[in-house]
Order: sequence, then C-alpha cells, then structure tokens
Amino acid sequence: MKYSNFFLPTIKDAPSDAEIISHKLMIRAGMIKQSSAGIYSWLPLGLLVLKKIEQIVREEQNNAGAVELLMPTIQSSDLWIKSGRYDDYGKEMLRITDRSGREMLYGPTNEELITDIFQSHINSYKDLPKNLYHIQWKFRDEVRPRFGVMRGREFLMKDNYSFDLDENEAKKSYDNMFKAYIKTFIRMGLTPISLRAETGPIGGNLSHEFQILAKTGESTLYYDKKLETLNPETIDPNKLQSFYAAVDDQHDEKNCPISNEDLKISKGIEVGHIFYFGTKYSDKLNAFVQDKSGKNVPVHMGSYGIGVSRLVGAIIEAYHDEKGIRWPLEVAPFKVSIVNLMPEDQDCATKSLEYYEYFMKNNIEVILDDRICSIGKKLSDNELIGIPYQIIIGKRDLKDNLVEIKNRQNNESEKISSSSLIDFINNKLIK
RNA sequence: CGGGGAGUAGCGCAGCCUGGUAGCGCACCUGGUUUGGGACCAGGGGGUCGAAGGUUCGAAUCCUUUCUCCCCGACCA
Repeated sequence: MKYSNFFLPTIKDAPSDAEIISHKLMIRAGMIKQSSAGIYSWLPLGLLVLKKIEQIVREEQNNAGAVELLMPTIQSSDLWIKSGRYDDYGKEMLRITDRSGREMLYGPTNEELITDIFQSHINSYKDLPKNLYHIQWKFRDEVRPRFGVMRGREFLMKDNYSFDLDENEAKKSYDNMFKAYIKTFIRMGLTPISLRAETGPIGGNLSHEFQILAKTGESTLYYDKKLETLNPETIDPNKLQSFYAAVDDQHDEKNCPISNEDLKISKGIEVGHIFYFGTKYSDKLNAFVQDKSGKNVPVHMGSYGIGVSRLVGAIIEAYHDEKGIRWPLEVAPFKVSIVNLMPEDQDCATKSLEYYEYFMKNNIEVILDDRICSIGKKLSDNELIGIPYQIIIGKRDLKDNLVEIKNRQNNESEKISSSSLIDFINNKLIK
C-alpha cells in the first residue's frame, strides 16, 4: 500500500471526548471515527487490525475443532420470549419493530438462536459433541458506553456454543475452549490471566474470565506469577484453573493460598469470558437428543465469548508509548513501513520503490510513505501508527549506501547497508 | 439510572458575565524558500455559533424548551 493512495487521516490533537490512551491513539492514528455514543466507523487502518485479530481468533477456534457459521444481527423476539430473557434483558436490548409490527431485536448475544438451530437438526447423541461459533456484530444498549471501542454499544464478538451429552463431556468442551483462549491471546502478543468468575445474566455454574495485562487496565488482578509465563504448547487447563487468580474485590490477603513471593499484582482488561450453564437453554428451547437408551435428554451447553473489537483497544493499552502505538507483529496492520524522507529525490524514490516492490511481491505487508511533507511529520506519523519495522530512507544516509531500520517495539534503530536490508527484514519476519 | 460538565470552522479553544461587523492556534488551498524531527514567509478558502421558541431596534451572548456528547459512580465482551 502506498500512503499517498491510502486513507489514513492522522491528527495531532485528539478530540476532547477521548479519555483513555487507546481511544485517543485510535482516533489520532485514523483507525476509527465515532458515529454516535459507543458506535464507530472503522477506517482502513483500524479495519486492518480488526481483521487481523478476527483471523487469529478464527484460526484458533478452527484448530480447537469449533465450526464457523454466521447468524443474523437482527433476531425475532419469539425465541427470547421462550427462553424468558426477553423481559430479563431489559433496556440493554435494542428493540426494533418491523413494518408489519413484529417485535425484533438487535442481538446482544446468540444462545437462543444457536440452540434453535441446533435443536432443529440434531436429534441423536451420536452427533455430539458439537461446537459452533460465529464472529458477528452485537449490540448492547449500555447505560454508559465509554473508552472508545473498549466499551462500545456496537461491538464485534466471537461467540461459540458447545453441545454435549452430559456434564462430564461438557467440561471437556469447556477445557478445550479454555486452552484455545489462552493460545489465542498469547498469539496476539498478550499475557492472559484466567480467573474464576461470576456467571452473571448468562447463568450457569462454571465460568472463567480472561484478562490481559496492561498497565492502564481497569481491574486490579492478584495472581500466581506462574500464569505470566505459560507455554502455549503445554497448557493443562485443569492445572491452570487451579492456579490462584482474583480481582481486587475477591482477593483476601489473609486467606490468600499462595506466598507473597509467588503473588503478582497487575492491572488487567477483560477480553474473554467462558461459561458452562448446563441445560438452562436446552430445557426451555427443546434442545434434546436421544441417548443410548432411547431417552430424550437435554444437551449440556457452554458459551464462550471473545471481544474482538475490544481487543483492538486492549492491545493498544498494552502496547503504546508517549509517541503512539507499538503493534505486536501478529496483529500489526502492516509489518513494514518504508519511510521515504525525500520522495522528490530520485535516489530515495528509486530505492524506496525497489524495497516496496520486493515486499509486495513476497507478500510482506508493507506501507510506503511516499507523501511529500515535512520530515518531522512523516517520522512522527509513523511512530503514531506503530508499524513494527520502519525503514527510514533519506538522502544523507543513502549517499553512503545506508538505510535506517527502526524496531518500533523496542524503539531501537540501526543503520545497515542498503543492500542487506532485504535479508535483514526477511530474517526478522520469517521464523 | 444518580451526580457533574460541554456543544462556536476538520481538530483544539477564546468570545457569553456587561447584547452591537464571529475570532485565535493547528489543519486545508496558492506561490515561494526549506529538506534527517511536526520548518519559514506571503496570500487565501471555510461558520445557518447543536436545534426550536421567546425577549429586544438588534442575540453566540439574556430567558424557556429540547437534542447530542463527555466525565465520575452502579453494571458488562
């Protein structure tokens, strides 16, 4: 992508509405534009990141054996009346009346719909287990949307639903998802902390929430330091669930089961939540299968959510500095940015284009900053949008056949010979 | 939903108290000078002052109503 052809409206001053750092940076970096309270347009740069995160979530779901489908945003009230949640959900549910006077709603979650889909096609224990997910926009009419995309009213969520014959099997599905969640967040460069959680309005009796560490996080976490250094290849959900972790209002210093040496205290942001809720919805919505003995039994269900759009903000909260965003490589909108300080200089233009074409040809996501503007603006914009590797090309260095390469993750730069640049980047990006 | 605050150019704000030609900085456009850290000089465009009603010779400014947005708290991916 050439910057001159892209749509990347960076701004120097964030609007006074924006309060937290990720919100400010997302606006300044031209990632989002607010449309109304808690509702945002995703501009090209923001969309690239959102899609990256979505894709990682998708791949890890698929790896864990979940199957993707897509349910609508607009639902009829019928199923919600059956499940009893049409009234329970209250004002947080956006209700809509269609032209023929039917009561519709913009889905805040999908337990009802998925259970209905399941029950109309699955009748035998032989078809179990099943685990279905979708990545779809949700709407919850929060009393107080805030913090940009971290707490929007409209938000993109991955939610999936597991169906099992009995509690024992359901716990296996639960643990399977538990493990997939840890892997998903680690892949994004984050440190996930899993906590035993209240089940809330979804109901049920087993639940964990997943927070990621960020200095600016909303909640204070107390946890076993072993949770910080997990190897995604060797996760044992049962063992992990036994490690101590609590949010501040649950933490009790006197009764804390682990030693002070093992206890860590950090700030976190909730990005995922999983529930096992047994037969709560299958009972009400007739999701029964015949077991071996021919008896009709309600299936045991779990549901699992990841806030995809929230993660964009959460990752920025975890990775930024005073100059802007520092994207982890896996979610970065571009891997490499070629910053041509002097587009009007023939040598700079030629060299920049040479690199650009190489990266394009080799499917390394690259943005070429070919704008004609002051050097300071160019450098600071690039710091703001936080591309992991920035190749800075200027007349001065190029005379000596040098280019500067800046690693935005640790802000270290070095000058290397222009002929070794391609090898340098390849070594960094190909593992 | 309780408490507080704000709507004036794309963004950040001043003007309002004490009514009288709608301003400043950044951004934008034109020309020129610059060229390794948001550069400089000159010229220029852009506003139904959130909306409706009222008071007045005259309203961004005073009064009434209303809409929107933000912050703190209770609640959530």
